[in-house]
This record gives sequence, C-alpha cells and structure tokens, in this order.
Amino acid sequence: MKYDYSKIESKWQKRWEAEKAFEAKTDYSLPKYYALVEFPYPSGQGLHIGHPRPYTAMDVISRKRRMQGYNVLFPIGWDAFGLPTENYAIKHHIHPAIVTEQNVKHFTEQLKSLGFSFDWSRSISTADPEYYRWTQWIFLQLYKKGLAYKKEMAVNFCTSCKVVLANEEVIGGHCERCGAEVVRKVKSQWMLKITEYAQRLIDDLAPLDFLPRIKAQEINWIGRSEGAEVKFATTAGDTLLIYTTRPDTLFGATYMVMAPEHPLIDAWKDKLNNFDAVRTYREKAAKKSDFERTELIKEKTGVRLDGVEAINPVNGARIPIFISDYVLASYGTGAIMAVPAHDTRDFEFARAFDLPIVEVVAGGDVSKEAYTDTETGKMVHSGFLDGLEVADAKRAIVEWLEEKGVGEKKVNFKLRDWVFSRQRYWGEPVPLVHCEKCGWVPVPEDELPLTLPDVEDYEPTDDGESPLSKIESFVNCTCPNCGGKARRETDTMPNWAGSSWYFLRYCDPHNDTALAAKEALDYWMPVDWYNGGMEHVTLHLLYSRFWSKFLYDEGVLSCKEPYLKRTAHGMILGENGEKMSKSRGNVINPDDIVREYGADTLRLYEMFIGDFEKSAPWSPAAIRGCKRFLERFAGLSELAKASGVTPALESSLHKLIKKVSEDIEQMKFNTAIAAMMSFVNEIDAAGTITRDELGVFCRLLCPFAPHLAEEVWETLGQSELCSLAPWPTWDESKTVDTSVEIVVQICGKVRAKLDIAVGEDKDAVIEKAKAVPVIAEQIAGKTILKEIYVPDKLVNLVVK
RNA sequence: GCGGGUGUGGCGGAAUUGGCAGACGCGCCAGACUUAGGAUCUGGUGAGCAAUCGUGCAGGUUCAAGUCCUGUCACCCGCACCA
Repeated sequence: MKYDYSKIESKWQKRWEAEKAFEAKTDYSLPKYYALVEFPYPSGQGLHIGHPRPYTAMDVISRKRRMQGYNVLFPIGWDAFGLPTENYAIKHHIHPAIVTEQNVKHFTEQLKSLGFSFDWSRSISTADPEYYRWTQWIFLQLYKKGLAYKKEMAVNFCTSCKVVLANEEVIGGHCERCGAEVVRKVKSQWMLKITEYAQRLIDDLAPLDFLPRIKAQEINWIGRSEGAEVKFATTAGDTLLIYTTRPDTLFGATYMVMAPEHPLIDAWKDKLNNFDAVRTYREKAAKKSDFERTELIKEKTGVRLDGVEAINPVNGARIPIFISDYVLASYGTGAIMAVPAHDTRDFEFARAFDLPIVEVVAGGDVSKEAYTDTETGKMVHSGFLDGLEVADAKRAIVEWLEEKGVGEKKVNFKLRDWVFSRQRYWGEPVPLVHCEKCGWVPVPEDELPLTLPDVEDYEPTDDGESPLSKIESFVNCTCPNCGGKARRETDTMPNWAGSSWYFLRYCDPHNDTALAAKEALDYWMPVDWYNGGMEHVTLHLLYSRFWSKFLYDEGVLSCKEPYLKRTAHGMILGENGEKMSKSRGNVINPDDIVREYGADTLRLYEMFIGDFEKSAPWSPAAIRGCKRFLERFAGLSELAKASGVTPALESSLHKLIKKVSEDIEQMKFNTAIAAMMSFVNEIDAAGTITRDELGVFCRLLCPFAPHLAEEVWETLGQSELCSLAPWPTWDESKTVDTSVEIVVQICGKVRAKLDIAVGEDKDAVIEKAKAVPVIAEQIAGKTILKEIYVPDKLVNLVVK
C-alpha cells in the first residue's frame, strides 16, 4: 500500500465526523472517562507547534479508553476573551467578536486536520453570551456569599496593557502577558476571597494524583506559615500588633518595624517629632514599583519614629519603632518585631542603623551574622525560656502569651485575595449596579447574561477606566432594588474567569436553565485526567480549584476537587534549543508539517520527540524517521496474507501489547513508539506477519496515528472503525520466554554468555557456567570464594 | 535565601528499579539500486591498536552502582525583604 497520507487523512476525518464516532454518550449507566486538555486561546497566529503535544497525548489516552469500552468525554473549546484579540481589534478596527469568530474558524480547521478525537458537538466559547451568562451567575453567587468585595487598595498595574493584574499575573515585577513593567496604583477593585479557601486548597491536594512538582508549587505559592500574633503596647497608647514565626525569640526583639503604609502612623501624626521625614519616606516608598522595592534595593532604608516607642511585653523593655519598606503592608499585620540576632533582614537593618543585637538562641556567632537555624540551639538571655530547645521555647512562649492575653497562635498565608476586575472591553461585564441609595446591587439572575454593548472605541484609557465607562447607555440604569437611578459597574472580569469553570460546561454545554444539569455534573465530574502547562499551576489551576470548591459548598458540584489527576507537558523548543518566537526566527508552523509529512507523522513525532514532561528541541531530520516508520507500517498490509499466528512473532506481539498498554498509562509515549518500531524490525526479520497480528498492531498504533491505522485496518477486511475496536489484551504467559541468554561474570566482569532454560536450577546453571571454555580457563587453579546466581539474569563467580 | 528538577554517545533519549550502559530514532560511515539522490534498501557506528576505560566531579557501601549513601560542582524552572 502506498502511503498517500493526505488522501488517507481527509478520508477518515470525514468518516469519523459522519459517524459521530467520538461524541460522548449521555447514557449515564456507562462507565465514564473524562479526559481534559487546556482549551486554547484562539489567537490570530493560529495553532502553535506546541499545541499538538499535549493534545495528542490526551487524544492517545482518550482513544485508548474508548477502545477499552469507556464512555469518553474529550472536549475542546475556546478561551476567547483576552487582550490580544482586543488589541488586534483596536488596531484593525474590527469588532473583537468578529476577530474571535475568524480565529476560532481557523483553529477548528487546524485541529480537525490533526485528527483529534474531540467531541466537537460540545465545544464552547467563553465569549459566547450563553456561556458567560453562567460565569456572571457564579460571580453573583460569590458576591452573595460575601466572597466578592470591592476595595480601594494598591494593585499591580501593567503600564503597557493599561490594566490591573492579579498577584499571580506578575512575574518578577513584570506583566505575565506582555512583559512590561508593573507599577503600583491605588484603585478600587473587585476582589475574590480566595484566601478563605487557602487551607482547603492545601489540604485537599493530598489525595490527588498530581505531579509532585505541581503540588509543591501550589503549596509554595499559598505559603502557609505558623507563628504568633503579639501585642506590643506603645507609649502612644495604641497597641501595635505584629506577626512572627519566631515567638521564641521575643526576648531578642530590640526594635520594631512597620510598613510605610501602616495606618497607625497617621494616627500618631501629632506625637511624632519628625513627621516630615516620615512623610517623605512614605512618599518615596509609594512611588517605587514592586520590582524596585524587592529586586534592586539591597540596602535597608527606613526612618525612626521619633516620639513613640514600643514596650516588649515579655520584659517591659522600651524599644524604638521604625518604618521601612522591607516590611510589607499586605502580609501579616504589616508590622514586625525585629530580632537582628536571628533574622538576616533584621540583622542588616540593625547594622545599618547601629541597633543592639541580642543573642537569644545559642549556636552561632551573632557578631558576624544572624543565626537563623530553627532546628538546633538552646535559649539564652531569655528569662524563663533559658535552656529550652527552640521548639519547646516556641510552645512555652505561645502558652505564656495566651495566658497573659498579649498574643496568640496564628497561621498566615502568602496567598492574597484575587484582584478580579479589569479595565478592558473584551471580557465578561461584572453584573452589578451601584445605586445611590442601595449601594451595590446584583443584576437579577433572570436578566443574565448582561451582554457587552457595542462600542466605537475599545481603546483603554491612561486613567485606568474601562472603555465601557464611556458608554452612557450602558452605564446609566435603574436600580433593580428600588428603581432609582443607578450606574453599572464598568470593569470586566479577567480572562481567568471563563476558564475557572469551563470543564463543567462541557458536561452539559447547551443547558439554558443551569450552568449544567446536576445529573450531568455528577456523572462526568471529577475530570479523570487533566493535562496542561506548568505555567498555569498558580493561575488557572489554582483559580479553578477555588471556584470548584465554592460550587461544591453551594451544592452545585458533588466533588471537592475538580481534577483527579494532573500532568504537565514540556515545551517544544526551536531547532536551536531556544524558546520558539517570531523574533528568534525559529517558529515551526504545524500546517507546513501536516502538508509535508501528514498529521499522523506530526502526531507520532511529537510523542516520540522525548520525555513528555521535558522540553525538547524540534528536529526537522528526526521527524523523517517517524515518517519512515509509518511508510514501513503501511507496507505491511501487502505482507499480511495468511491468518493465525506467526510463531516467530507470537511472544513479541504479546510483549508489545503489554509494553504499549502500560507505557501509555505512564505517558511514556516515546518508549511505546520505540517498541512499535522495533516490532516492525522484527517483522522484517521474520519476513511475514498474519492478518490477525497486523490487526492487533493497527489497534496499538491507532491512538498515535489513527488515520493510517484505520486505512490498514480496512485493508484487512474490517468494516467497523479501528478507533472503536476493542483494545488488544495480552497473555502474560506468552510474554515469558522459555529460554534466556544470561551473563557469566568473573569478579563482576562479563566474560561469557550462556543460554539457559527460564527458571533453571541454580546449581545446574553454575555448573554449565563453569563448563564454558573461557570460564573454565579463567577459574582453573583458583579458589572460588562466592557463587552468585540471579535467576535468568547472571552468574557471578568471585575467585582468588 | 526557600521550593522543585536535571546532568548518560555527535544529537533527542532508553535502561523491568542494584544485575550485559547506550533500546528506538536522528546523524555519520560503507555498500546496493540508480542518469541522478536531500529517495529507498542492507550493514556498521561510545572511546581506545589493545588490555581496558566509560553515565557532571570526589569518596563510600556491595560479588555487582547511571541506579543506594556522604560530600561537591554546574545548569534549568517556580517563589522571593512573606517576618
């Protein structure tokens, strides 16, 4: 059979579509399998060569599950809201909805050309009003439960996108999307209380089958720490509340530091003799971007508050208070006790300001550097704590603080609430109105979706207002509560909103009375296997787990966690090993590859390229090896005439079924393919293969190269689809050889090889080994100290 | 600084978990078929003339180490003045 891939591929794509071969069934009595890939953002550039890697991987899993008899849901959709589309629309004066439609059309063609077994009947778009109706509905439920609130605060603002960013979207002081610098801006923003779920987001990870590095990264981002809050009385009369993870070092606190933004500073204005210097420092700190505040500034700066002192509750010592930007307003209480002897930052500050350094944990040399070990060391200069180990001292001091009512045990998280509003056009409108009398009032649920109005100009403004604020007809409205004058919220939601629940919509995508029927959610959820990129671990993955937990609390979902298993793929790099980008000129277009080699070759190559979890450079030469393999496979149909079993291949075929079946489960696609390549080499050596055997081979290859597998399967006289044929099973007894070649070593060095029967008796094998001429020669006249026999593996004779 | 990870031929990568290092593919070399070869097929291919030596480096455990232990170096990813 000649391998005419383009003809073969379009032939089978048409048939799959005509037969609706891959649509999930709504028969909830069947065993189900929900396989999920991250839906793409339909950008103007079209599909990236990186997309087919995770998509093929999950397609392989889905196709195998289908052949194993599961009712498989393998959906696809469009994460369609977002800035690039809006920016393109601004530049070319085309409505973002039209741009999206064009891009979706292009993406659909590209994905279909690759033969993925998606259920296209369930595809969704987050920008579709019928979809975002439910995004808005979820937001309203969050609002009603007090988990959405508006707050004036310093937020991250991207100078290029002209939009606020969530904490998770700031990477090293720069915008996650465009890389421009992020500055601080005080704005009133809608926030989601993800922090309320912080502990559960950690705890519920435990039973999940996520890659360890994914769990570690989430836990790290949430950043739980245990310590204590301690009240310090001040000479101003107010109490200064601080958070510390080292309450055991309380006797070593020689000064206090407050964040420049700390509200008590204003309250103390009249008591401070140097308020001008304080004000100057605060203004300077406020102007710094996060980047400047963290990365660039190594030296500690600050101003002492002249006129107010704190009193250490444990020994009554009066200690000075400073403001410094090394203390963050947004973490803990925005103020700390400084223990320079046992904290590197406090140590640096104490050195810069010539403050006393009091050692309270023995073990280091605090005249040189801070001693920060929390594992070893006994308490000193610490009154009633003296002589205790650090861990015991921690317990004792917290007990003491609680007894005296000046402090308590406290858990803190690094996770911040989610800044949820965006001042851009192409997103879901926030469904709230502000009434002069009633305050914030939700748009009634039966009025959802609150659709985006058409506008002339989507251009964002420098003052950080949404383009929607310019549309009077949108903004002005009546209060649903009192009927009075009201104004709509004009901010839209971030692009992470729609993707926080899209996997639920797939379960029942056309439902117009609920985000999905309970029955459908109960059947399909949780997702059995979700593969996606590492870059989403502290973004989409965290956000969607949060929303799922909320919906679980609301009774919408019956599972606490949305995903049972989460894996991650590596990137496909350019030929030069660098990340693919237009500016580097190393971009590979998948359309070109499909045209030149066919979809099956591209799929196979992307699975063969290397360890699935690791990045790998594209190789235009290596892909030809995959093409060659498929051509050889196509040629097998001419060889397969007889039926039955080829003795020379029988054992190998059973081993192959086992290998491919098991490797797919572990995402070791590269070794599964290597095994199939080896099998073709064996067929060549045997010179023959039967129709039955080739039928098995077709089914094994089908998840990887489905078009060619179908074509060869058809030449075997099969009229049903290979894609829906049962997955082959292996006979374990046939994977075991009857004889095996073992190694004979002398003192651990290989000296000879020997054929033995599998499971042969130890003594008999050793006798045989000694009888091998080379071995006999080398052990002659020597004493055998030890005889080691590893069954079916080796004999090792230790001689002297 | 904290957390996660990776170091194996010219290249991508294998190695049933302590048992023949380098599967499979690329590339390269030689040959065949060809008017032609950037097509296809066949054979070879870690280094070294050899004994031997070889999995970042240095030790250790073991009959036996890519795999286990101790130390160390390099690189990659995430977080980062989080008290």
